[in-house]
Amino acid sequence: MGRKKTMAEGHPPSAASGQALLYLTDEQLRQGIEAMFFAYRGFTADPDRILEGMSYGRAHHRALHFIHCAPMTTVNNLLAILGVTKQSLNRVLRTLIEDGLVESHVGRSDKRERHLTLTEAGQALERQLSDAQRARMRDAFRKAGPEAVAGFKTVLEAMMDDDMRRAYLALREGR
Amino acid sequence: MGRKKTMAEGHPPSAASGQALLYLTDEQLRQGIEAMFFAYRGFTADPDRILEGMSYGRAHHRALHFIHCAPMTTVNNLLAILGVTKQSLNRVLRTLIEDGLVESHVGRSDKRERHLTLTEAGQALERQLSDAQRARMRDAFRKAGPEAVAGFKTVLEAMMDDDMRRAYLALREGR
DNA sequence: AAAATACGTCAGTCTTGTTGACATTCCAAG
DNA sequence: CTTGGAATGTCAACAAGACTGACGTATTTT
Repeated sequence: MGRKKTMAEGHPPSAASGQALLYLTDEQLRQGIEAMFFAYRGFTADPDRILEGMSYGRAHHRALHFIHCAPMTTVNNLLAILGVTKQSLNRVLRTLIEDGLVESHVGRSDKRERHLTLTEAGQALERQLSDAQRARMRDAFRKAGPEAVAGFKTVLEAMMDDDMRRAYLALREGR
Repeated sequence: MGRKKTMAEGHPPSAASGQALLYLTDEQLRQGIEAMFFAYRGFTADPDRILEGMSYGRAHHRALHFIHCAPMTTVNNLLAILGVTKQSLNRVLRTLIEDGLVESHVGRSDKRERHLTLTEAGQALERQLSDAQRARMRDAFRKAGPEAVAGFKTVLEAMMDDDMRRAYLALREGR
């Protein structure tokens, strides 16, 4: 029922005269939703394969990734980026520290803070995971071409919650 | 170390003379990875909020979504699309059936198969979840514009595993 | 001195995924 | 007709990864 144009939207405010916003039909939006679902599976598939068998999982990958990108970041900082509870992060971090992949340094100005870095071994695993994930991303980007990549990033950025967009843009500035 | 152009790639086979494939640098690829991570969080946030408090979760949402898109689909079919074990799907499906959101119909030609449909109540919940998710997707699409949306879909499709791409394209044909 | 912050930890729960084993029902081939 | 295999369902056990709540400790801020 009513598969046509439920749209619930205002009219195209600008000069969208002719065929007008075909990409905003419910059908197009559903395609986008399914594309996200299937693509995210591919996105995580390679690192997941590498990690299975080790006693690590996706949560460890995420921690390694962001510690790599922002060395000497604090636990609180990581908490905000990952969007999990400190208990959940702590479990992951504890094993990574025990296994010698991550080091925790007491803050010099504020001694309550712990600053996190990757050890050599941590960098090695991060690189292995990152290589696999970047390889897939690179193939996808190459197949799609530069304009598609620009559009891809534009849409994803628009899809984020405000907090996450801030975190995302902050990371880009920090490099 | 080597943050510049590890590239490991062949040369641009075509006429990429001047600045050549800037969008394939490791830095650009990392941005893409982080964009996927943060965007996926936004993508699932609204349905998750709706479902919290009910005794349902993301797995129930996914089942409802695909049963809605392909009514009378079989359990095996759904299994392949969702990529989980039958035990895992069965737990979800059982509660949905018990609660009267999904109906299971014995196949007419092959009576081993169960064909799944949404009840009125199931359609209502699916619509509620779908509306929220489409609203976010619509906003993102509208902000980004049609060309960006096309690029978005192109990249996501290229990022899928082959199996998932087939499933994705098959769903589009079925409507 | 008191309050707030940053961190860690213990304990318990929930969702969602996994294996393995087993029963049932049914189709189709021998 | 019998039997093998496919599709389904179910029981049990388990693990990862998220959650809440409570508590403790060191440190900084007010």
